[in-house]
Amino acid sequence: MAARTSNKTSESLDKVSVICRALRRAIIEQALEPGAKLPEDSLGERFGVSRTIARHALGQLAAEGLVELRRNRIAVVATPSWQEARDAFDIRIELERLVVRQLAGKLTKAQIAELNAHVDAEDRARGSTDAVSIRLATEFHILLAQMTNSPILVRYVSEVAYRCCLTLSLFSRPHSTECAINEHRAIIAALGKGDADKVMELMHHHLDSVANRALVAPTPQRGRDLLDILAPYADEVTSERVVKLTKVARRG
Amino acid sequence: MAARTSNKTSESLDKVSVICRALRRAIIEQALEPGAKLPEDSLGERFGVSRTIARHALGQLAAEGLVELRRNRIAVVATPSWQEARDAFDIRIELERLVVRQLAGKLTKAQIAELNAHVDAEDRARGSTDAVSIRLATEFHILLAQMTNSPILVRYVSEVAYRCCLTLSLFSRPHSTECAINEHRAIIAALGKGDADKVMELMHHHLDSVANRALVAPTPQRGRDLLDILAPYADEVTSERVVKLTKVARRG
DNA sequence: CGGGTGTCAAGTGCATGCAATTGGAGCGCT
DNA sequence: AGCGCTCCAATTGCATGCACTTGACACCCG
Repeated sequence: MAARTSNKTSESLDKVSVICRALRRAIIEQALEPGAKLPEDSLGERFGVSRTIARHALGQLAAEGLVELRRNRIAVVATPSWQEARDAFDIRIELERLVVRQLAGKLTKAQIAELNAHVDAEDRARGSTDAVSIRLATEFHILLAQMTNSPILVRYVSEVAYRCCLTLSLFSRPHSTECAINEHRAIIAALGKGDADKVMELMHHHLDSVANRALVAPTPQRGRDLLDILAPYADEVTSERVVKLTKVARRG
Repeated sequence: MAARTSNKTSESLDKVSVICRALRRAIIEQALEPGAKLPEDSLGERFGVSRTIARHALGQLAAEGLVELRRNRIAVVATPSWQEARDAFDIRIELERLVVRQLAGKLTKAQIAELNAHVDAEDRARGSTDAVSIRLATEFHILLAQMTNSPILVRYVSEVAYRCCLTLSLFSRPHSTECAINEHRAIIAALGKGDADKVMELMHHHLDSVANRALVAPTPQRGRDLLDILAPYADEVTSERVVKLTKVARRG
């Protein structure tokens, strides 16, 4: 239009949601621990955007319960209490029972293959860090939810699963993923057979046992540099400004 | 501190959430119909804030699913499809079964009195408009959720209930509230007796029947003036700027 | 030496300004 | 008339600037 149409701005993938995704991942992978401070301008610097955008992203994450926003104070990664964690799991159990009830016997071959492929990935990642395993396990559940084709259900399952993920990072012990993988396989099998009650029972037990393992004390370790922590996550943001600013940063 | 501490800004009750509340109410009372446009600056004018704030509020409401945000386009009130409405009710049923399961037999006398008082209010409002009845009925369910003392559960029940409210406004017929009030009373009674299974069944049936009534055709009526529609809702915003701007507005 | 107090930098809350995008009105061409 | 084009007003996307709040440190006084 008018004079010229710059093809530079055509990326358009909404900076806010990009930052949300990055932060979400950093949080559930425990790169950002519960209680970690998230000052708007540090975020803005790291991701190459203004405070306005960083602020907006924090608002979204707060709505999801991953971030705590206190008026006139620096935002922090949410630190769910034990009770809140338990509540989240209770809700999650109900939601995911609904998911598998809707899915039982209705999956295509391709979908079952996709699920199996994901569990294979979980298997392969068994050598990786705890946080990565937890993230993959969480993504399995989200993948299931997506197959319901119910955007609302996907949203709620994702949110509550991320929340649970957050608390798992806090409380759980290393070996917890081991058996979960088998349980994932069992769920897939039961879904294929179409026995709704059976798969609901499996899912219930699966989540309940994961939750029950989360009864150990937390392991605090605060205080790393925000800019360092976020470095790998900022790479995903495709903008020359990031690079430029990354050099300057370092004023923590 | 320093020179002076202006006591003017001490109100501090977070403009964003005030606007969210106002818009939420306007939406679920059908003052703003699904599809209604919500331009940032009109909102800002009406509520006496800048676009920044209005925008942020829209973001929150979008996260709740009440508003649809399209890139570079005017935001609109969400228009849930019939399928989405059904999905929302399915989720809601599970969540509220959880609520009453947790509550059965554990309510204090005072809480039961509070619930009864609310239903009395619903009774009294039977003469009012449909939208008001629907809102009150919805608030009954939210009140229940709040009694679980689980902030997460409150949030999800509220959200999904508002969503359902939105679709009810779209699809439902006048008489639908009549019997719902009796069902509310029955639920309170069963909660008092402490029979968890019974009250879960009651709640399930209650929500299911409400949902099943929502099968009639929508009644479109678009096109009123945003500034007029919002007038009664803007009154809640305590700021002299609102008054000033209200006179100027009118540039639709 | 301890507790109140002044000062200040870091950070948030919000408004405003500017560039880019969009939808549509007007206009010409067929 | 119908179709496409250009241009413009309305509106969003985003950065920046300024006022206010908060927490911390140094300072002073008892």
